[in-house]
Amino acid sequence: MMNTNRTVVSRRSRPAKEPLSHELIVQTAYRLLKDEGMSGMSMRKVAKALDTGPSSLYVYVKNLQELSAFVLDHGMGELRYPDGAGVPWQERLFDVLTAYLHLLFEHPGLAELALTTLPMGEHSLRLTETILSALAEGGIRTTAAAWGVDLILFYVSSVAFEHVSWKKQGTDQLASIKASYQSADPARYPQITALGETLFSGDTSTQDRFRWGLQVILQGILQTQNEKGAEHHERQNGS
Amino acid sequence: MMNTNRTVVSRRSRPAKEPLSHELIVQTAYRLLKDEGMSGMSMRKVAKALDTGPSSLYVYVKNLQELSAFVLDHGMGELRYPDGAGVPWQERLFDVLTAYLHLLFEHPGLAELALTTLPMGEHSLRLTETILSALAEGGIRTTAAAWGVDLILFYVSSVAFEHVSWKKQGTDQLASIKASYQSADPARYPQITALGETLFSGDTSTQDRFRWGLQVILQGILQTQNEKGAEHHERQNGS
DNA sequence: ACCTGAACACCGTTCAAGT
DNA sequence: ACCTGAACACCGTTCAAGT
Repeated sequence: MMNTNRTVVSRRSRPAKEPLSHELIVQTAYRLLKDEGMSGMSMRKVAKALDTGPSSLYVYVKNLQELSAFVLDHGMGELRYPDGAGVPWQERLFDVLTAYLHLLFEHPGLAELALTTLPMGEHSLRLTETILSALAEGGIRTTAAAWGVDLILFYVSSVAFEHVSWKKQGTDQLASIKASYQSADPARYPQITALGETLFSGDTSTQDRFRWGLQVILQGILQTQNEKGAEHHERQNGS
Repeated sequence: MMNTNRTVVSRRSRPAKEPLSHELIVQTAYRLLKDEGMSGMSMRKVAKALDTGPSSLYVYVKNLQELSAFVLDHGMGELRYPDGAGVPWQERLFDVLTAYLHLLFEHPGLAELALTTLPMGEHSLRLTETILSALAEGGIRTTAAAWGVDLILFYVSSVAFEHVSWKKQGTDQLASIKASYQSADPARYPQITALGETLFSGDTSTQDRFRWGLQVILQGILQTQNEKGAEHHERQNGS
């Protein structure tokens, strides 16, 4: 009895339950995402991991979509930026994006999020800024730069997502898609038939393919910006 | 009593319930997807629309993912291919992809599916074949063509998906993302600050932007294929 | 071979009630 | 201001039982 009334001591000891907070919720959700993938990050599971009910989360987070946006940004905070001092802009860009790709590879759930969610927070700002500054050094600015960042980030996400899909999707599903391509009527689908195995390089040489795609996008932007970009600009100014 | 035993007549009348079939299930799912979006296409809702229980569907379809793949292909069957006779390959390609983009715009659910699902069926074969043959006419073949189709299709899907997200996402969410970009510390994020409004052209001029991206990809492939492509090939052959 | 009912193990979100 | 319990309206998938 006496002891029961004297639990004041426990005030300074670690409380049985850490109080909730925006940060704690995002961290917990991210841990679940890393450990169990996209389906591990549900409002209910996050709540359970925090030893509370799902409704408690709604004080700190508007809904699952908003939480996802924060978790994605939190994950991007794990990106370690390679030292770009003295490195040419194209290579610098390639290095950062490769690091980002690897981060998404390591955490498949993050790759899924990246494709479908607009991140919210400082870490996505930093990545965008880094890409923009590399592009600017390459002479890519204004509209071309704005659209370029978008295209580039989407490209990285899509490569990561495709890679993850390949691993996750039941082997049967992939086998039957592959089969349908390989048994395509040569008369109706000559190009597909001619390509044969080449069409299924989704699994092989991800590295080469990733590099190729970035090369394509950068070369394309450099080539295009002084045509369409200028044309667009002229139209805007009416000059 | 007598009448009850003589229901043989109804054999030739339309049965109360159409029998299930793979086709019917896919059609029903597609209708739900068109009418109610991605969340309208659940196993349970498809079953209910067919006046049966969800377990009945599993005779014809392995799971939701497989059904999605078939529904996506079914939707691609609505694509009307523009007449490409006498049209230069780049323009032909642009026309087909624009038609595809519009199809995805009309049916937002389809856009969501397109980004996350590998389609299964003849209609996706046809689109791939069409793109490949245009690329081939432009001199783009083998690895560059295979990777190119992939890149192009992903690009179209991503533009459609982004467009859909913009409309669907709560205005609040978008407003706060926009705000975080606009209130970014100019010292730390000079490029972002400099771009200002330009970064948020996601809503404006989708047409220009789409055209720009395709131009970038095609120009990029044309530029890149005789560098990296050849290099890759040499490495493979060890010569 | 196909269909059904019922169950299992989950979801996101809301809301009245408590502190 | 924060937390809780309970409810609402859903999910995908499986499985024994029927025809």
